[in-house]
Amino acid sequence: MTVRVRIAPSPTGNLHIGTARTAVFNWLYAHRHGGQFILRIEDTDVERSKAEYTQNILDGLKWLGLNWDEGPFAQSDRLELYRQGIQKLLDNKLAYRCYTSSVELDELRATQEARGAAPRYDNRHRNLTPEQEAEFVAAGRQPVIRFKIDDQREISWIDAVRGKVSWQGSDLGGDMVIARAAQDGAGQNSVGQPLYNLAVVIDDIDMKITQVIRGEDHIANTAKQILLYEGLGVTIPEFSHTPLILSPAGKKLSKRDGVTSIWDFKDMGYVAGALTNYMTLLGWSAPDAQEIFSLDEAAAQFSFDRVNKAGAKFDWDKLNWVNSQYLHKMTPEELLPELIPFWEAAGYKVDADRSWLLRLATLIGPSLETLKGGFEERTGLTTQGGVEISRTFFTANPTLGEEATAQLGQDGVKDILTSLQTALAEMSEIDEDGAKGLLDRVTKERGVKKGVVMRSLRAALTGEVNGPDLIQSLILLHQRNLALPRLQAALAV
RNA sequence: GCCCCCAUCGUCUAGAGGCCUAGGACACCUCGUUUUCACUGAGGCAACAGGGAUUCGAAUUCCCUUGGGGGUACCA
Repeated sequence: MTVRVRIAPSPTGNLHIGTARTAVFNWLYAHRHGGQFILRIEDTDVERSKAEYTQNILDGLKWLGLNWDEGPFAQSDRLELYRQGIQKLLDNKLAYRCYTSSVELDELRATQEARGAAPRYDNRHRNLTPEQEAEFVAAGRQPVIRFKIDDQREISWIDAVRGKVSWQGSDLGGDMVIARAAQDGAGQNSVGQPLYNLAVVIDDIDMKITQVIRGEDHIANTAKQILLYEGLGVTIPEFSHTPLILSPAGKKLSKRDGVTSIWDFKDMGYVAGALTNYMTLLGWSAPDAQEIFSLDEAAAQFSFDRVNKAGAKFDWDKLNWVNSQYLHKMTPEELLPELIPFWEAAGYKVDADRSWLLRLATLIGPSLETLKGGFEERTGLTTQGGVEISRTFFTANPTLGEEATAQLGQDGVKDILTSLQTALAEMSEIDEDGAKGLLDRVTKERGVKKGVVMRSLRAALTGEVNGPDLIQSLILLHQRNLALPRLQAALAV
């Protein structure tokens, strides 16, 4: 039987890191087994679902390289299918109409809570007589459809990551609602919007899903869904409940944690490959302990028996390291197009010719942790990034840092800079040998240590005492006619 | 509250009874390299939650305790 898996996000927000990670595991499993990866949009909650989020999720999955084989299917296009399923359950007396009002339900829960008992529906309308039903209808009540759950029933399944998981029917909260109340004025036999558990099961059956791979937060739903599979008389798929990604504080990652949308990560300068790589590492490990791998490489070795059971805390340090590995591995030609949007977003005028830009990418590439860098308020971390490191190459006049000012103020430094300026003024172009020669000449001429010359030059050119290779920096700056003005400006201090 | 799940260095993890004086990675520290920072190389620090039981032998099996997470909707 061919493997068929699915990712089923609900479009109630931008693509979330948790959803993306579930998508990664599904993708890996599908590709490991030469199966199909299906995308289904679960938009049965019309209140919260928005088309823009659907688009956002599609774009995000594409950006991450998590291409799907079928879909996207929208549950809102499949309502008739769910209606048929509900009808079948009704016909087989496995489901019934429940007229309990929300006020009555609230009261019920309040009493249960007061008793210290678990809130649950008491199945009060499970066996209504036709007369009782007629009374509720006459009173204008719109029923929900509830699926019968046998309290005595023990539900268990073999989970691909957890082994045997069992659930008692009585812990499922009573007969479950599978369809909302129909709109007022709808016919007596109409049913309202289907609810999550019903729609999922109907779809997974219809789409011939062979393994359901989803987050651990769905375990309780699985018990309910197994009952629905049985009620519908079909084969139950295999389930794999993956550990959750926890916030650094150890809680389920929520919107409150600031950075949860995949786009937040993109904006901060993380690349897609690093993100999927890191998400894979959060819960799975390769047999050979390899940590940097492409999706394809991971897929070749992926299996659920190497997926951890415990939740994994999200760690920015490790993500930064993984991202840096990807950035360092990229050629300047690959890196440049990634860098340009960030430079432009930072307001840099990216009008230099391509060879100059490539040279800059070559220079800063090995230092990069992210494409952006600097202090991120959302994470509280500072990273070495492309915007930060290359700032001095794009801004007209660097502001002198404290240490740079101190360096420039030292005895003899002005003389050194004057010599450098004079010599450089006669060189319209400068290459590596030329730059080295220049520094050697000035060092000899001034009778100082080379380090002093270099530190002074760096301070004058960049306003900093630290930074990427000085020779290369000088060459790049001089090509853009920025070196001489900066020496001039430094002399004027 | 109730139900379910989980538990190895600060973090992600390897480990499926003897190969474990517990391995790797990130972070951190030291040294080398570098004018500097970063990269990179070498080294270091650092954990089997606690208690019972089984066994010749337990990080690995079982039980209890503790701790953590998830769930408990006419959300998904």
